[in-house]
This record gives sequence, C-alpha cells and structure tokens, in this order.
Amino acid sequence: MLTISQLADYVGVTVRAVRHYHQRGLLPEPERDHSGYRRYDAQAVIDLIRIKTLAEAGVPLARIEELLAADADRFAAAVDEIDQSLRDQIRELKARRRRVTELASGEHLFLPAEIAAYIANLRAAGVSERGVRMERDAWIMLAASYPEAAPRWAAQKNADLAVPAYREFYVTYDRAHDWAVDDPRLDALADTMAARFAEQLREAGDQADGLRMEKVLSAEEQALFTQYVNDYSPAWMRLSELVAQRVQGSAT
Amino acid sequence: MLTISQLADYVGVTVRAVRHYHQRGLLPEPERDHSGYRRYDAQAVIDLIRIKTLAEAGVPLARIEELLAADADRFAAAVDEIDQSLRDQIRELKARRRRVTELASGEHLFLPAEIAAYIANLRAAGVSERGVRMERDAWIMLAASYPEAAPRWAAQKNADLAVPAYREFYVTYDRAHDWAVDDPRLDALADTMAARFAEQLREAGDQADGLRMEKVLSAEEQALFTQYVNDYSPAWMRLSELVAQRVQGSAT
DNA sequence: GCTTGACCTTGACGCTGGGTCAACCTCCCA
DNA sequence: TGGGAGGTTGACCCAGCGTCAAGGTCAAGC
Repeated sequence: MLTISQLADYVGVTVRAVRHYHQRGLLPEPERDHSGYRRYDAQAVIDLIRIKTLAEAGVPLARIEELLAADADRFAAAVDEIDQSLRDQIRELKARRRRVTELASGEHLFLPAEIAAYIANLRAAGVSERGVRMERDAWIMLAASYPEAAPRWAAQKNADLAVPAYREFYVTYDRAHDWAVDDPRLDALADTMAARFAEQLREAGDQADGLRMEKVLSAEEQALFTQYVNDYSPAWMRLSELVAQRVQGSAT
Repeated sequence: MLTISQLADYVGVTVRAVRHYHQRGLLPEPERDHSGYRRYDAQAVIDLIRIKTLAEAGVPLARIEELLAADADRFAAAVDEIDQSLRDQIRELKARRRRVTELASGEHLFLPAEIAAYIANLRAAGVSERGVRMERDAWIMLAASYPEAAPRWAAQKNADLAVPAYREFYVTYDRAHDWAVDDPRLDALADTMAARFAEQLREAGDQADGLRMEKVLSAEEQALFTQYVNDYSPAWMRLSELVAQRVQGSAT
C-alpha cells in the first residue's frame, strides 16, 4: 500500500493536488492505516493518472468528475472533443507566436490591412518618420471609432496616393512642418491646397456619403484632428491661415 | 478620443480587463473628461495591444509591466524567450493529445515500458483477463514503491516468460484459480511449483541482490502480495498449503 | 529511551486574471 | 423629459492549487 507522497510522486502530481482531488470528490478517499494515514492501492494510481491526464489537457475538474463516472461511449466522445480542443489550442498558440514575434516591429498589429498598407505607402513615398507616426496614430483613432468605414477611407486614400501629383503634394506638406513661418514656399503650397480643397468640394456630390470621411466625422472630431495634426508647427499653423484666406476669398 | 469601451472593443479585450490593467499599473490612467470618464488616445491603443498580445502568450502581468518599461534589446530578448516558451507549450500540448487519446486503451499510461511489455506478453500467452488485471495492479504497486528496480524485475520476468515450460506453468497456474478445491490436478501443479521453488533457491546465490525481488521486499510486503494474489480462490489457497508441505518435507 | 528529521494530518489564507454584481452618475436620442 | 446605453468605484467570487501553521507519527541512530 502506498502513502500519499508515494502515490503523488509516482503519478507526477503534488501531494496537495491529491488532497485537493479528494476534497472535490474526484478521487475516492482511501482507507486509513492505524495512525490515520491514507493508504492507496493500484486502482488509486489508475484513477489519479486519468485525472492528471485530463486535467493537464485543460478539462475542468467538475467535468472530469462526470467523465470518470460516464460509460465508455460517452467517455470516448468526450475524449474526441477534448482532443479537438487541444488541436484548437495548438493552432491558437501558433498564431500567438506569430503575433508575439511581430510585436517588436510594424504596424500590422494595431491596424487593419488597408490602413497598414496606406501607412507603408506613405513611408515609401518619403514622408518623414514623424509624419508617418502622426498618420498612424490618427488612423488608429479613426479605426477604433469607425471600424468598418476606416478601412474603406484608407483604401480611397491609397488610391489618391497612386497619383504622382498628390503624392508629391503630400511629401511637400510633410516637409513644410519644419519650414520657417515666413518661408515664401508656403504661399505656393497654400495655392495648391486651396485648389485641392475646391476640387474635393466639387467631387463631394459624386460619392456615397459613407465613403467620405468629412460627412461622418463630427465638427468636434475634425477640429480635434486638425489640432492634433498641427502638432506644434508654426509653419503649418500659418498654412492653415493662408488656406482659409484663399477659400474665403473665392467663396465671396 | 476613445471611451473605455471603444478602446476595449477595438483591441478585443473586456472593459473590466482594461480597468484591471490600470489598477495593476500596467496601463497608465488616461485623462478624464469633464464628467470623469476616461478618454484614450492612440498610444493607449498601442500599449493595450502590446499588453494583450503578451498576456495571451501567457506572460504574467507582473512580467509585462517590466517588459513595457524595458529598452528594445531587453524587450527583444524577452520576446525570444517567450517565443521559446510558446514553442515548448505547443510540444507539451501535442504530447498531451497523445496521452489523452491513449486514455481509453492500454496500460502504457500506468506503467514503464518494460512492465507494460511483460503484461502484454502474459496476455499473449493466454493468461485470463482476471489474471492479467491482477498482475497489472501488483506491478503498479511495485513500480510505485520501487521505481528503478521494478522495470529490471519485469525484464527478468519477461526473459523467464520466453521459456516455454515456464510460460505453460504460468498459464496452468492461472487456470487453477477456478478449479475445485479437491481437483486432482492440484497435486501435480504443487509438485511443479515446489520444484521451481527449490530451483530458485539454488539460483539465488548467482544474482546480484538488487535483481531479486525477494531480497528487496519486506516480509510484510510479500505477505500482502500473497494475500492479494490469492484473491478469493479456494484452489489457490489449497495450492499454497500443498506447496508448503512439499517444501517443508524436503527441508526436514 | 530520546532525539531528529522526514512524512502525515486538518485548516486556513493567498495568488492570477479577471467575471459579475451593486449602486450610482452621465450621455444621447426621441 | 424620460429611458436606455454606457460610465464610475467598490466589493465579492472563481479555479486550482501553493503555502503556511500547528501539530501527530515513523524510522533511524545514539
């Protein structure tokens, strides 16, 4: 007859676990010897190995209790099911491995594919790291706020970026961040921006509302973005003024 | 700015989890709006995704806290280590799958290979299921009590079993379990057993003590086994008497 | 016979990573 | 103006044991 630690050692569990299984009613309490020690027979070894094997497979103790009482058919069915769940867990772990290794690098983790692609294109087009980071953060907020619309908007922007003139404009705008507030190039840039703005207004009617960011975002949100985007760049703030003048001028 | 549930939904965790991370100091408490609601920015999304990814990989929250504060090198090293542990977990899960599917059948799970082989040989030799089960249980107890010696003993027994005469004797002994107590074949069997016993005594000197079960087991343990093995078979009990007579007779 | 150290007993609290109330406040929309 | 959805803190609850605490018991050596 085995003592509790012999039993536990042989099966490869702790003494505490064996007592826990007794408490839970999973493993029947064995006879005691004259001094109150538990004494185990071979059946206890078999039972405990079953319990351990199932528990390690992630089966909750309550379920194990049922299973030990079940007939062979139901037991086999349950084993199949557990096996399936183990297979799922293995797939999950593999996916997690991938995600963990991606942790150190890249935006894939934070953004839907379309948006990540847009960000990658910005970087490829020569936009500064500061600019890319700003865009990324803005898109994270957009994606979180409008999970289904944001990827479509990004796809649209991606299409825009395929046009060389727009790409060039975008890069110039990015550079302007560091220009002096009285840099003469700001005027030319403001012209371009005002023209683009007018064009966008004309196009606005042609598209479904859901496709246009400006229709969905509240004025408050747009203001927030503008403020956020302006960061702290005197040149950009000046640019905003210049564009506003031009737009107003053409409207009156 | 995102509310807590927008943040949680986007990242794919529960609101409760986010608050838990705040409590643990994992995720910095963000600004509150005028009514006390938490408001999150893009950095929070990034941080939370990091936390979630690591937590899902099984990294304890305390460790995640360190990691988020660590520099890129130490972070990369930790990620490697975590990846390794994930790989180990995958191997473990695969092993568990195997063990779970073996649960329904076989003695492999309960016994070292040598002993399982011996049991299989007994069954192949034609020993009854009752007899096999008895042997199995006895060997479980032996293996649990003498983890390193038991497999060697089993190997020895396995060699014995290769001898046709012994194999035959063993099967006959197994059958005798169900004989009537006055079956005349018991006398012949007792002769064989007494002869074998004498032979074993002569051989005893030739072997290292560790190899001989009888030298290691205490008298108490042997008595227990005898009692257990005799089960409740009048024929076997009678057989014990007959053998004892013969052995004593030859000793005097 | 006595000590010592390894084991045994029951009972109770602790830990992780949150889930799940409760009781209340706030926002937004019809 | 009301109601439902969503926010706030605080508190207790869960599995599956680990880990004391406060002893009783066994085997061995002196």
